[in-house]
Amino acid sequence: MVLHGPRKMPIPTHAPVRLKDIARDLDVSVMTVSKVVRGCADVGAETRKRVLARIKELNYQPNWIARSLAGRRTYIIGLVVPDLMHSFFAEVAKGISATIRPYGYDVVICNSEENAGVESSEIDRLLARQVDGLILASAQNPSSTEIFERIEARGVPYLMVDRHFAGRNASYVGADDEVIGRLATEHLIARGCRRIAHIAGPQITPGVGRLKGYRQALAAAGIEAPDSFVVSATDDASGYEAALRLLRLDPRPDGIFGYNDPVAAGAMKAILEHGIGIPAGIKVIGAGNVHYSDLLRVPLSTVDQASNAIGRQAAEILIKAITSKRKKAPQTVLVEPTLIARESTGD
Amino acid sequence: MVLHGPRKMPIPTHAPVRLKDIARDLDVSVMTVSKVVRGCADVGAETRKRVLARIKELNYQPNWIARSLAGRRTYIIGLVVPDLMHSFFAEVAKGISATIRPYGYDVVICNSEENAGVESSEIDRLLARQVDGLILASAQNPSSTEIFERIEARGVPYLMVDRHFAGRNASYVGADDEVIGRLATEHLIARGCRRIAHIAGPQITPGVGRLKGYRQALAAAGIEAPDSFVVSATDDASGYEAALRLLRLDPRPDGIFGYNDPVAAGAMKAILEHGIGIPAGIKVIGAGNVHYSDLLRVPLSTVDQASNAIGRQAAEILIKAITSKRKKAPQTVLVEPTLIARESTGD
DNA sequence: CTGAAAGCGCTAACAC
DNA sequence: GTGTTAGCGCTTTCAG
Repeated sequence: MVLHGPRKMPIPTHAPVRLKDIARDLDVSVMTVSKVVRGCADVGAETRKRVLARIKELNYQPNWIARSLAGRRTYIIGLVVPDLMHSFFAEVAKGISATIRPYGYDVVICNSEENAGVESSEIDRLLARQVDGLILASAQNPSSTEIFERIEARGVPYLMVDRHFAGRNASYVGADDEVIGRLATEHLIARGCRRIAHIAGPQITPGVGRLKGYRQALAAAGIEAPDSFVVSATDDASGYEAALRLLRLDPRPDGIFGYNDPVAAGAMKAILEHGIGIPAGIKVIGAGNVHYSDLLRVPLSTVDQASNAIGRQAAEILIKAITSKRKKAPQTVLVEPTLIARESTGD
Repeated sequence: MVLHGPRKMPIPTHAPVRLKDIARDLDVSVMTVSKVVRGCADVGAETRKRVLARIKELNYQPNWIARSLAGRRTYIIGLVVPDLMHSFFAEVAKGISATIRPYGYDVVICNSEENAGVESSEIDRLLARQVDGLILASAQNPSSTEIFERIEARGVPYLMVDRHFAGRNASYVGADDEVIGRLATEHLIARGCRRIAHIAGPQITPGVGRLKGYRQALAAAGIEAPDSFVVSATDDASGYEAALRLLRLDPRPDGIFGYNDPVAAGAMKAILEHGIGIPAGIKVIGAGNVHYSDLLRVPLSTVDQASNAIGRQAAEILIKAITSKRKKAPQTVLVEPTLIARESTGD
């Protein structure tokens, strides 16, 4: 007498197989199948074998949406970056996703376009999707804490990368920007530069820290730099413009430290177009070690900021925060940068 | 008599607000609130106003997991690319996510590391997460159709970008690679090159198409090229090596068309290191117009492949496939490339 | 070791 | 206009 349908079901082609289907086929309860799927120990060896066989046969895939709803964990973490096109963030993203994958997590990446409003709404979406954690390279104004409060109200663990927000009750992973500024500037000094300019970045922690490091290194060496030696830019185009301004100065700088590689590359373009040699006339150094720095007109010296390591560490910390019951105190991890000397600061 | 709890609930700090909470507070049914949230018309103006007010007050955010389970739509589309670090894919990703966002969709990006096995398992994960659609720049072996069959068995709409798979029953959006090959080669010919080499890409459709275009252009111009003039590479490092091989040839090429910009940039590095001038000694052109091409040792001529447009169109087509009931025939969209002449092919 | 009961938070389909 | 009834596919809890 057939109570539960045939034992051998055909391989389905459209509607996904459910636990229920397997349970029915095998005359066991849904619970038992569920336990096998999740690898619980309390299932008889024989039963487990039969279930496993049928699972393979039907190519059963758990429905993560249902699992998430019932289990109140989505195994998704959200990442918000200002610009995926910037290789630094692409690399951080790669480091994060490679690290969390083995834990069963996936990452949803959002672009804020360097806009605080867009960022907030992205975060809200991510929260609505019930992400288990959040990693942010935030474009918020340092003084606005509203969105962070919203995250905290939801009790979702989050962590900042690249940009530090003072006072936020969240961990931070980033490069040691002061060290970057110091390494770069000291290198220029060691190469004989005495009139060292800096193309500073935006008023976010990396920009501020690198500028600070630049000043520290100059002070330590007893070198003075006029205010006009510090200009600012954010990308290759504005780096080009900024360099133009520096070139009009008298005396002209003999060394330029660019906030990041694109800025430095843009500056090099301007310098070369003015018929000034690099490194003969002006030496240039950047930061970030983007992968194409070696292919530029003049291979660009730079300070590597271990983007991938930043991603990996951030992911590691967040996973820990998610899986541990009691919340630990927020921590700050500064990844050590390393100098990479190339032709642009050669002799 | 208090049957339903206090009318004024405190603003909750941890457990997210649910439809149920709002319904209870306002003494209406969950359905009514749900309808208001989704903007259904059949709700009284007065009721709607009260609901809306309470929603704002409590900062209610719909739980998308629950919504997805009940509604059988996740509003998530999956994207699998071989390498996010490659700016082409980053740009495609950006185009896709910008396009689908207004429709309420988010994108989950996965990296296949150019590995078919990794790709398959990523796709399975995405399927398990019940994505509504899939966009693939696939690293599968052209002859293996297994993973595509699995997608089709699930009835999930999918679409290929960048790499075309013959015989697959899916739409395709990509650059017109033959035209890219032709434009680049014709440009070198127009600049006076007669011994034109090609650093070909891998055996996937873009590589194959560009090589074909290269051959077409040469044939059309009545120019012969020995077999040794076609070498292959995949990135800047191997492009450098490939160029080294070309430089040992006699007669030596006077023009080189690189499969993509990184390859061409690597080739330029090799050429310059050999003391040969660009464009005086050898002219070089790439493809892809990566954003730093203009900053290279010699600004690189290239063929732009409209990466962003590829992403946008792909997204557009997929959304249509998802939202339309009856499935339309798969279509092929070839985005027109455009030549960008810079110094590397100058006079 | 196995399973029944009770949801997770929401929406579809239909009554009132 | 509004509310009821039934789930979506899974997990949690706890009884057998």
